Amino acid sequence: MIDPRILRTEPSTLEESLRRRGIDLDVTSLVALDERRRVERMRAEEIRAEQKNVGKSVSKLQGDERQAAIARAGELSTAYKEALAAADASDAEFNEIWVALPNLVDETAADGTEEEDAETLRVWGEPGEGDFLDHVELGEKHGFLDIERAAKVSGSRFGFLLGPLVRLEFALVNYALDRLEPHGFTPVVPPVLVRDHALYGTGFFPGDADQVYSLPADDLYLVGTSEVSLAAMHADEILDQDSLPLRYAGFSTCFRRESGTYGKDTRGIFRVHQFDKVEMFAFVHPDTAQDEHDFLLAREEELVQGLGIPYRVMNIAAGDLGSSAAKKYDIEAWFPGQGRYREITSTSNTTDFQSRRLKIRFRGDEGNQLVYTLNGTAIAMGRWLISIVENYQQPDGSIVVPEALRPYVGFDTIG
RNA sequence: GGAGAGGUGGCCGAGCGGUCGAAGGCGCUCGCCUGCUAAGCGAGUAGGGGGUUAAAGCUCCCUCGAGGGUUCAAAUCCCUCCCUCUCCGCCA
Repeated sequence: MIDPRILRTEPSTLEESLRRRGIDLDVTSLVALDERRRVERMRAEEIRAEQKNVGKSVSKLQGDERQAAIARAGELSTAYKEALAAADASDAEFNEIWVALPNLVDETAADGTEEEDAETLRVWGEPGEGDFLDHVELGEKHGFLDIERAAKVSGSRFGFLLGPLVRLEFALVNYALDRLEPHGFTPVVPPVLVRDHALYGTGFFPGDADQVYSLPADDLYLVGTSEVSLAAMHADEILDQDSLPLRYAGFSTCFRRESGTYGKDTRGIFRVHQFDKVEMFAFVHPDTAQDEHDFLLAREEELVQGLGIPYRVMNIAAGDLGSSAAKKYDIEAWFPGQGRYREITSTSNTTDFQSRRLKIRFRGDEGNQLVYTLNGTAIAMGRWLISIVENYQQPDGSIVVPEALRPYVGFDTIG
């Protein structure tokens, strides 16, 4: 959620941000609505103040005077209820619009509204030459991936990972944690079932509610990323400034409905309903948020480079940002089976968008301030496994294990 | 699943219809004192929102788990829900 005060101080900034996201919204009428709700709130509070004053005098008065005061307070009580209802209605009207607004876009986010509008910041490594099998073919050859049986059990967009692929997954998790913990990331296994406030707080509700699995019998939701649980972990807290930056590396299974993606990335486990992920999450002082964003990106590049996988870094276009992000960098790895670069990590600076809703503050020099939150993928399973087996396949069809992972998996080649 | 206890400010903990946004303690901040990594003394110290202000400040409203209700008036009474803890049962 954006600070509503921007409507009074610099509505043009909001207008510009919405324009860059390609959202058509009448800011002028929002300013008027904000004005109206404050006037109505003020009116209600004035009546309430008088009611309280009269009410307080009751206990000191006797006889007729007392009766008159009670009667007067009764009138004011009624008037207050009406005024309050009016103010609440205006607030509700305003909030419905306001909570749906995406975060203010950082001025350095790339222009445009499409995925293709992302700006390429740098390219690392060289895609290999020659004919490549894709991960599904490799999976069949080596027996480490079973999509068909997964469909029998669970439908489309699921997979059974088997044998060496499972070893690779756990190796990747340990590889990531070993490289993040020295940087102050506390490993966390968070809840993956959360209440709706965690999803509102992180900006997935109301906008992306159709992407989230829900368990209506228990009013719980399955997270699409541990970002949700990690962000909400410190909700309603006032942190010590000395504790910042507060960094976590959350490992969790992620669940995504992938609604509206019919026919897109249907092959293999590139886009599935369930995968495991190590996610970085940071609570920081506002002044260090930009640096932290670069820091998270550096951690991601370190992890990808450590595996020797070719990639490029993208500055995502304003109109392609998620609702909570002010700026986002994606790392796209080279996928030989697809012959192109595809997203394998994503790191966002969500500024105070999540902390405002979740009420996460710190005791600062100028009183309590909202922290800034940032998130970034460390390792995301399906895609990282694919990029490894595809990039490391040999002419004879075998797969070499990246050197950095060998201490963890216990073998050097698959097949 | 059954039985009970409880949710108050950064923490602990009183209050159980008006004088309570809330005693007391701890912690923290500032000042004083003290010749020593301590003690003592004084002051301050919840959050959110509105109005006014250059700012400081002043002022009003809301918040004692959440949401409703009763009442002129609720932390205090009633209802619903959530959460925590203890015991029993079941169980990875």
